[in-house]
Amino acid sequence: MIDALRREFARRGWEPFAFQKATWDAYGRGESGLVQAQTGTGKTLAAWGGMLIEECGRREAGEGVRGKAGGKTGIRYLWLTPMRALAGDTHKSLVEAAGWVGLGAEGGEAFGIELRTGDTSSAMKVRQRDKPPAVLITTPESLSVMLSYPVMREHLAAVRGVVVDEWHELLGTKRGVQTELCLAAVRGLAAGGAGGADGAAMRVWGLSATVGNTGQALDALLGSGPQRERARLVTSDVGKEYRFEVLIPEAIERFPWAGHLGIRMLEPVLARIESAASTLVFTNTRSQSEIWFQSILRARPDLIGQVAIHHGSLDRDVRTRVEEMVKGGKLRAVVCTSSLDLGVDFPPVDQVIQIGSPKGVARLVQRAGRSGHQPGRVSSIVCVPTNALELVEFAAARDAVMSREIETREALTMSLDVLCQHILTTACGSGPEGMSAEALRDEVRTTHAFAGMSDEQFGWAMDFARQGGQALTAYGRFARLVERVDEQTGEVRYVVANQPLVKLHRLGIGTITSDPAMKVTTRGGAVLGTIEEGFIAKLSPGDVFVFSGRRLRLVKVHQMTAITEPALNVKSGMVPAWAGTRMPLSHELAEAVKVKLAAADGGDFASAEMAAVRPLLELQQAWSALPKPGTLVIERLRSREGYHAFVYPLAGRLVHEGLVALAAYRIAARSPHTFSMSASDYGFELLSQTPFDLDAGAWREVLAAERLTEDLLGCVNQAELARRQFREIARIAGLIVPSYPGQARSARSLQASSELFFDVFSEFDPQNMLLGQARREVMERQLEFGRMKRALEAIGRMEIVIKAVPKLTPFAFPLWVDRLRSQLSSEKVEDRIARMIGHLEDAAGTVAEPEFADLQDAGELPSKARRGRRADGKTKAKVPWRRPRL
DNA sequence: GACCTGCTGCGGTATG
Repeated sequence: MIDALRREFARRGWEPFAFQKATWDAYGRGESGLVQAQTGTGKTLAAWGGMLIEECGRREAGEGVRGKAGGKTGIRYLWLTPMRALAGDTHKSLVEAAGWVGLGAEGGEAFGIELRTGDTSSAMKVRQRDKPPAVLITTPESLSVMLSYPVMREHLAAVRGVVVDEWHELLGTKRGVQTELCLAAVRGLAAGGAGGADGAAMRVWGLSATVGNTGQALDALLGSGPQRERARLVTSDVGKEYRFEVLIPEAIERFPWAGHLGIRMLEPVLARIESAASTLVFTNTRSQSEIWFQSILRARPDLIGQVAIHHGSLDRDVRTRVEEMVKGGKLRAVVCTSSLDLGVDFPPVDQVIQIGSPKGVARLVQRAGRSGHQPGRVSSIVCVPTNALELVEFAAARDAVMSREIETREALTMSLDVLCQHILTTACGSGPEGMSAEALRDEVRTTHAFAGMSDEQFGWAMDFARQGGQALTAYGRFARLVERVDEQTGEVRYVVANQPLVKLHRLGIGTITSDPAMKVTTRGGAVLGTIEEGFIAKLSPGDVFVFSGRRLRLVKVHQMTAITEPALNVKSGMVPAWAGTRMPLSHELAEAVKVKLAAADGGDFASAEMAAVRPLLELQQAWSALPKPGTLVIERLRSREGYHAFVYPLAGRLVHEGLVALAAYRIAARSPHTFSMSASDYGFELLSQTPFDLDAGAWREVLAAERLTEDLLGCVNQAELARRQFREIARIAGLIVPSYPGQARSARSLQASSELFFDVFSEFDPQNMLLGQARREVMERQLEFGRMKRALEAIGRMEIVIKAVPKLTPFAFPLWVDRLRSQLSSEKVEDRIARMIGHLEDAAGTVAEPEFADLQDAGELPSKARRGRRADGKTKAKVPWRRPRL
């Protein structure tokens, strides 16, 4: 290690950790790799330390600081981060560290460390074009935009080191795929540029939190080739200690069996907030954060001004202000969503509170890490259950953290929409010289995402980029690439048809798509944030709703903007609902829950949480049985509503949504039934007006893994799902004209055009590979097909236990509530509650269990009873398969 | 006896 750095470390009393030194050494040897470490253990230092050491070495060897590697000026180091805010923070610490080792300035020429994100001014971008910095901190999207400029490609040829921060955040997303493609491009440029000429091949280092599949993380980061073979995995040796505390509800007997809001726990949470100087309160949803924020201030008006709210729909200025206040230690508490999972380099907050299930082990660790965000400090988190079963989830999550059962992040492959975008980006960046399709194909194939790409697939993507594929050939707008034959070599190269297309393409670079939302402003025009169009559409002027921690009255809607004024002296307001995906319980956490339940089944209630839920679990045991590994519990219940079956595979909500449709379909194929359905993270419910009696053998057939694909296609409206999924694909692949920044575009128009493309392709170009991709994405993302298949295979090996139960069991109750909620969602809340209680009394009181069992054994129900069930007019319409998005 | 939810992230241009 160079002296200046060593001195600086000594002055601060730091001794570099072994993993940091290992990274520096590997970096010095020209190797690539992945640094895996928990947040707050110094992994960024591991990455930039290597860079700085190398730069100091170069300087000692007499090379200038800026440029001149191999005689060429250019960007020598690239630092990618998934967030603009992180880019800013990284920039600050890098500049500071460069100062430590005397790289601040040299001969009047500063060692350039610069930022480039969407926030970067055009003046700065122009300067970077004319005079590239030595180190550039940027995002994957900005890197992609850079690759669309011929000049910037020249600068990138000097790159010798790339750091990809928070790689786990990108892995498993299309942003990750885009990063892979960009890295392959930079690698290609560097091989022919100064970095290569310099003798040192381009190194790539990923920085990541713990992931369950490091091998794949490395594959995706480095692609194929020599750098992968010599790749290093450096795991932090810094012991990070976690403390998980669970707030146990006082009156557990009265603690709800279902629900996710948790306001009941307000008082103990308030006590915690008051006991610490600064607290982050994580909630799972934006509206939950609004509700909690309101409730906290209502209960403690003295905290007004000291508590803030932060989530993704709030205006960026508002969020930035909140972040600054947290950094300045001016707030007691911030109620937030994942928006503060990472991204802001806080001084460690005193305390982190998690309201409700984190749904995954990694997320819990991530959030805990926001406290004690320094090597050697304990990170602790206070977990607040919102329903009784979450006590089990928290206990299970803690076990999983201790045994390091962390979720895997599967890298995506063959995302053709991203490839189509990348092809055009590359063409833009190739300028008048044009792009060679063969060279690009070979380069793309070095990525993990497209390693298995066939010539046919690439050819199709090229054709699509060139002229919009078969169906759109006639439209000039999609004639985007022009062939240019080199007269001497006869080689075909591709050039972008015209300059406006280049500009338009740059506008659309990126893989993040979001539902267009309506801006919410005050009368004065101050922007508060955005709310989904559908919510505002339900309101009329004068209506009051809660947003951004305020009560607002809708004045009017004008040009995609909801203009509001403060609503004073109003007690209640609707909390906006945003469209979003429901995060399913992760596989890892679900498995840990099963283990906990098995232990409980054996009488082990060792932890405080398990002791607290004991009465509930014992009730479940007494009335039915506890689901656990190796056992599939199915409950039969007859109520006034009809005939219920509750099944508990514990495979996460998405899988259960698929399974319930599948089970209904297969049962109905045996004999006609109409089912109502519901699904949760624990299991699913089928409800029919007519009895459906299945023994263990029959259930085995209904839940067989064989013919899964065929039957699933039979019961799920895949075409419609794919049609919706296509929106994202159409956007990324460049079919939809992007709107200029700041210009809102209504959800309807966006959807209309993507659906139009979908229909046109379906009819005139059925071989269009983007259609196939939409179907595949539906299977993988919305149905979690792989997990569903594994769940069914596991069920095939399980013992099936069928219990006829007298009333809704603790595990059944949440499912029942969920179904009612979805069916009655248009009714007023009060009516709903009244009805539910009515139902509950029925379910619990009037139906005798033996009768049900007897009747089922007899295979038929007396006609009188059947008529009786129907006479109350509660015939349930079949609930169509739905995914509440859009 | 019990019920009011639904994440995050990015991106364009520019002369004198």
